Amino acid sequence: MTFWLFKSEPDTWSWDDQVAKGAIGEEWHGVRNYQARNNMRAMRIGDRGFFYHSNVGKEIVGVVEVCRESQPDSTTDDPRWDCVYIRAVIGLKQPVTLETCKVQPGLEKMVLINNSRLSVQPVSAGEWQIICELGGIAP
DNA sequence: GCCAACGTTGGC
DNA sequence: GCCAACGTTGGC
Repeated sequence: MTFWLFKSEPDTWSWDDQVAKGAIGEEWHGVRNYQARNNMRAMRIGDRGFFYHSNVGKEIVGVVEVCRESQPDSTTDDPRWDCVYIRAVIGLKQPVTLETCKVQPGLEKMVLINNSRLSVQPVSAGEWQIICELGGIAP
């Protein structure tokens, strides 16, 4: 299993919106960046990811699961872009802020900190563990 | 609201 | 294939 992190501006699509979609999940459309797209193409059903609120909150708020592998993005005719579907699994008991990640030992190499503009990014198993602990949930 | 960092586009 | 111009992201 590989771990990921999905960024979303809560004003556009929030964790609550994601939770409201339930087990059906939602198409993670709108990504127009090759690196982010390639990350989605590497995802397999059952992979887990963090759900991060950018701009507003700047914190990891929940865990999602990939429930459909990458396929053409319904919001464009451009064949270059495709995306996965994700569904909410569980909310963090305690959101983990960007600020916390920056000072937390073991998270120095997080993509979130070093390449803040990448909207879909990989998370290492070690990082996953640490953030779940900070968030008060089982890994 | 500003601006730095970064990615993409398109002319040459 | 280079690079300047431009647009976007996202932290501050």
